[in-house]
Amino acid sequence: MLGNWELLTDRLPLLGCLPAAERDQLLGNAVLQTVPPGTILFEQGTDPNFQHIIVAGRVHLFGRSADGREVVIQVVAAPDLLLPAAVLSASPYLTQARTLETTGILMIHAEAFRSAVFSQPALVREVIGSLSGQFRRMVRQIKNLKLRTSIERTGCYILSLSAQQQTPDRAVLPYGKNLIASELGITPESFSRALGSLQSHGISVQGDTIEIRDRRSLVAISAPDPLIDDWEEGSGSVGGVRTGIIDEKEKRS
Amino acid sequence: MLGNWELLTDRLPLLGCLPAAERDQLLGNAVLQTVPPGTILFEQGTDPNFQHIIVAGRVHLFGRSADGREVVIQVVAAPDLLLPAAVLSASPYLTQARTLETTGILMIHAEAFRSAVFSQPALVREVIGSLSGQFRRMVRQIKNLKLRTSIERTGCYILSLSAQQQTPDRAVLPYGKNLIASELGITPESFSRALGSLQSHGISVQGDTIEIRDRRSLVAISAPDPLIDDWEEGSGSVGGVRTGIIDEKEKRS
DNA sequence: GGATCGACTTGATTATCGTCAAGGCAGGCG
DNA sequence: CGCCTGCCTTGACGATAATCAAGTCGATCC
Repeated sequence: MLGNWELLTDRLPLLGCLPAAERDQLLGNAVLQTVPPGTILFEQGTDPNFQHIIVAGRVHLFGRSADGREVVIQVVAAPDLLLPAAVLSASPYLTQARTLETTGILMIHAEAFRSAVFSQPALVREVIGSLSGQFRRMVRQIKNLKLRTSIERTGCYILSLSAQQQTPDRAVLPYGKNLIASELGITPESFSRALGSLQSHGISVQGDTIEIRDRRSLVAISAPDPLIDDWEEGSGSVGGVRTGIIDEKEKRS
Repeated sequence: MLGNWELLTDRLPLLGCLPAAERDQLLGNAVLQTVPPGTILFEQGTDPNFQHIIVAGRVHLFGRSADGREVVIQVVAAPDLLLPAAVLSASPYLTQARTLETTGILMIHAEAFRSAVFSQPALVREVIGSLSGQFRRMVRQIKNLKLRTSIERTGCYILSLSAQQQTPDRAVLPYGKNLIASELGITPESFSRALGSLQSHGISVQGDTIEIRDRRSLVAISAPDPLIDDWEEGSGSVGGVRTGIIDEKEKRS
């Protein structure tokens, strides 16, 4: 289903840069897994043993507070490294990582990955690219949280989806509304109400698909901003380094 | 006041790892500046021309929304790189950088810095360390914003200051309350009220110094968490790679 | 000293959002 | 089919934090 080993190693986006010898050595004691929905890849507070590479699908990062409340911190999509910052600094994970769909994960021993990074200039480029990209996504999210209301965040989220999916008049929610609410920093109830309010401002909601009937009105109330939202109005590019590889649309589960 | 050139290049924490030849070449067309309070180092949305290295003092990163509201995204303290993610990915800055105190900045041409990073393994280590550290601080801040109330954030901020300053029964606010409020994601009024509320829970406030009269009570209401707050209860270490170098306490301005 | 300015505080009010509770609706399963 | 269960929506209420508006305090500057 995810293709076999050779296919993957050939087109692996983050390791493809390496000379074959080094790559094969790294992959020598690596594990490629197809993990089912709901798998916990690691727990918050534990020390990294592996560098996980997301080869297909998506992984959700959850933060949990002392009283047990849990929120989405970020969603990482293939192809990308899973929290290289924790692995490279050999520091405990600040979040839990959990799959919500069938996902392809390549696991490399942390120590092997670290020494490979520090000795392979080609890998450095990839790792720094991934780290930079993830850092900037975090900055965007903080601006989103601190500068906007829940309705603006919801509106911009829809606009961002519609741009990503290349469907200017529609957006399909990629996973459950509970999770999206948490990603936006609000409760599911507030998200539902935000979608309700936006129906007076150019959208209509049917289940997990949202029709954009009046983009002008939606933009007016959402106030999108290229320095917060990670997409380009009008351009076809998805923005950033990230270009889909094995990323066929396969909805929830 | 900031020491002369030779002194600095010798003990420069982030470039000290380089062989002298490479270091001098990098510093050849670099500029060391002592910038006064209020200086804008770069504007949000512009492309990086330099990698700024904070040699002494602190720099505040501000995010601005379309309607002009401005919030603190992060505060970066010496010694550290200023937004290496933007420089290394050659992408526009997502924030403005502004000094609020006299600050020592070493500026290296972006292109020279990039090529040095990708060719000097010793530098890679420093850059990846800085990137990882900054990424993790962002994750902590998002957890802080999404999982805690404003009073909890305020209480944990005080505890964190007290640990950083090695004074278990006291904490001195490092800059104006407006800025701290913005850093915590609340308004100045709410911050003032939060400090007021906390006076029933173990602290007393006099101007910019806060006495911690009943740490147990403060901890009880703040619910500090090592996976959110960047400090270690009891240990003397400041946590992370960062250990003060030219970091004499010099209050506002 | 008196005026002025900025930073902070306080109070009253409103807006926003979370919480609690109930209900709808679709899918799965006996 | 009827009955679950999970997910979402809706409503009523309350808590939290923002906004608006004075008012205090201290420092600076004529």
